[in-house]
Amino acid sequence: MNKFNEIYLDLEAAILNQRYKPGDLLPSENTLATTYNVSRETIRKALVLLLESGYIQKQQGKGSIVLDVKRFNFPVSGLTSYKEIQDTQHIKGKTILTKNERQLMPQHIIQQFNLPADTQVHYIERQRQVNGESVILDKDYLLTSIIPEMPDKEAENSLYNYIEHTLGLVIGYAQKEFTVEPITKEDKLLMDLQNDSHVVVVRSSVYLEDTRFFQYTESRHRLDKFRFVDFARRRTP
Amino acid sequence: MNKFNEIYLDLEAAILNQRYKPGDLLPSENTLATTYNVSRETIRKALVLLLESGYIQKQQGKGSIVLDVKRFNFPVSGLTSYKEIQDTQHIKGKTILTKNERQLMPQHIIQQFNLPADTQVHYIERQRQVNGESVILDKDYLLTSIIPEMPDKEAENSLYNYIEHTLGLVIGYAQKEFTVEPITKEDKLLMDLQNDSHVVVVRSSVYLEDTRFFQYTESRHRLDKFRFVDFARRRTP
DNA sequence: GAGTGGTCTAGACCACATA
DNA sequence: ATGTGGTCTAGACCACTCT
Repeated sequence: MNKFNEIYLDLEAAILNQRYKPGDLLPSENTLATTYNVSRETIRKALVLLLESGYIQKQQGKGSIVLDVKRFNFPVSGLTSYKEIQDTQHIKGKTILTKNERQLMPQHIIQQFNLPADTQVHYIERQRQVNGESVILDKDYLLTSIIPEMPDKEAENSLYNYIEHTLGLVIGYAQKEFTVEPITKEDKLLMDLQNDSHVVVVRSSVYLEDTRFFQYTESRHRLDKFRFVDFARRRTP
Repeated sequence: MNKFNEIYLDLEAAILNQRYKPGDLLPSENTLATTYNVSRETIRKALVLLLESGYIQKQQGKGSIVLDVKRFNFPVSGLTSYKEIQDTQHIKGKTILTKNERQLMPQHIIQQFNLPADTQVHYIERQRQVNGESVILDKDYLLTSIIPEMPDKEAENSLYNYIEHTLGLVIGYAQKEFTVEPITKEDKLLMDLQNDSHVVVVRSSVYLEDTRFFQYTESRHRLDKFRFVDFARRRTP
């Protein structure tokens, strides 16, 4: 592991353990450099990670101020799977695999990404239940050219765990789009919608680290169960 | 301006102008270092900015690959004001200032942020119109202790322009929360809702660079006009 | 003036991809 | 073997804050 990553994790733990409390200043970069026995630039790389995660705010001439991270509860932003969020948030839910079959990629996605017309995918459909209610419906399209097999067990457990650990692929980045759309007959069938007329739709295109497109996902959320939290830094436009 | 920022803007322009096309490799870091006459670490800082903005993907041993920046997928993520989005997207809209008055910060926000009970704010309420329809309702609470005056003209134009350029304050970061909630009587009054029962609510807490809290915003969007796009990189949880 | 973070350098060694 | 990006260093100078 990198030095700066180690230091980042160490400082993160110290902040989460309240060894550094909100409003406190971290030790100066020079101090940290000597205590960790690394150069100052390495410390600065660790601090950038803390900065991006919203743990600290830096001020020239002053120091690195610890922010109140408790308020930033749900880091649902970024590229994290449902299973992973569930684990880190200690939500107990249930996933029901309703479909796992090979088919051709739907036409509109073919066009959007300029894929060959005969692109084959694993189509995976899953209901996410919380307190016995189906509140999320996930539809995943995974290229069979990159992911040859998709066992039911893995689809039910964690897709990303299977892709990264079993297959050894490295996930790189994704583009996500959030909209609110009228419900379909399928939603009505597969989700426990009360009298809702709409659902939140999150569409993601996911790429490997080598820039190969490999997954398209449509995640449909019941309105009252949808919440998205983001930490943003100002960058003058 | 920094060297690495200049280089970032230069490379960004080159990508947007298609001098480097999607799939192309950027010149190597060493090449860039010599052509820009800077050290390699400086080039690397510029590349980090391109990376975070989703312009490139780096691969060890290979190079920096230019990604397909779908221009219409404008990044509404981050910390950018409505006016700024409007400008960069060339949307022609109209803002109607419906309220601009001093009052006390509402009780629930006082509690949430541990503010003094008598915290005074400018309460600003604005309708955002597109094609003559009120589709967004913005409610802003700005601490008078930090922003003493709030002229109507500035409130109607751009809050952030006024805060940053006229007052010389530096905006730092924000926490945002997206939910979908039932409409209120006020929504019904101030927005052109057809038969909608819900609106998207974006609540933001905005802080200055020196970590002072100065703004709370509630932005209410008509469902069919809401769209949020995000670029995310994988960070193993 | 002393201490802080912000930028930048020139060089080193490593891990990885490609030929 | 060569070239690529990834990490790390030791030092320098600058801009800023605070006393």
